[in-house]
Amino acid sequence: MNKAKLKKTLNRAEEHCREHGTRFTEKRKHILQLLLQSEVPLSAYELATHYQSAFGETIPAMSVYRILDFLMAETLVHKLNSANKYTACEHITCDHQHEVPQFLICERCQNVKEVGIEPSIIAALADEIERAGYHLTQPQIELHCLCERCFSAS
Amino acid sequence: MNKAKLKKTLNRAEEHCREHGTRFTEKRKHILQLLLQSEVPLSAYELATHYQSAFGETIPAMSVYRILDFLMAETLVHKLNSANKYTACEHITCDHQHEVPQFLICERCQNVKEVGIEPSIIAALADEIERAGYHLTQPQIELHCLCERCFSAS
DNA sequence: CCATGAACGATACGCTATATCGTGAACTGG
DNA sequence: CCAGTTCACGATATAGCGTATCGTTCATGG
Repeated sequence: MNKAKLKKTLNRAEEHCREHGTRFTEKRKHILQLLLQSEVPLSAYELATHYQSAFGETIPAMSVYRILDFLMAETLVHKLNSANKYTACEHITCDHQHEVPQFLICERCQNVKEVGIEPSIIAALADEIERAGYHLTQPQIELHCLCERCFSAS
Repeated sequence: MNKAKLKKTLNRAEEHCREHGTRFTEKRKHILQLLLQSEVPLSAYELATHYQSAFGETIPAMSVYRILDFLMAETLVHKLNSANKYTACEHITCDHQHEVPQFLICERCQNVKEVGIEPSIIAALADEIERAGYHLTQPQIELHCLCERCFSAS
């Protein structure tokens, strides 16, 4: 992510927090920035290490977890359950309402793409689930794929 | 799972391994049995504990992991990535080819239902993924739901 | 300016998983 | 039937992920 886009996104995140009456502290900003700048999702401990490199001060893993919890509650960050890693929401600067988050995770390079799933497909899926006697609560889908580049290279 | 069904399933699993030229050892059989008898998915360490209770002998966690790897390779067991737990395949005694495994996980009671997803939905999903420039490799989907009972109770 | 609550630091601990080396049992070819 | 190889399993160490708890600091509003 280039510098201009980064700044714009961070500003949007700050605005988002102000609207929600929550604090977008320096540390929270830094963690979000690291995730925005990373090509791949990062674990909490990786973030702590990167934090040290990027900002010259150490941060306890505990704090990282707390900050991630905060950022997730604000839907600025998503957790990839299948990898135990975290990724910045790709729709921070979008105005539209958040759809069902669906993640395409490249098995080789770990690159992640967050896509909006076609509502009709979700509806069909929900229908199948209802017929199985279940009720969808957190419709986050994580799919393991190969990205175009890794697919071509193989 | 009742006793007759359990026995039938274990026999089918043994047959499956014989056909594949792999060994269905006593320990592997025991681990599979524990998963078949459990209402909820179990972690490797939980399996080690249950093993002790059920069969009166201890088993190292390492062995459990190796056995789980084996059972997964034989598609007798699936791993739920979002929970880091393991569950017996519900289609061991089915004759039909395995479809895309899709799991409905009850958030409250942890009960898991393995359903076969409608091929047309999968196709539509795959199509969306292709358009995003990705190529699906392991189309396992885990969805967090409430089962009928927990839904009614809330 | 002080009281309150939120954010953060520090420490400890538990669970999940892999790496590595060694041992013993089971299959296989002669 | 025996020797050699492969496979299953044991034992130990270690890394990574995450939560619990308690104490301290800091921002904010009355």
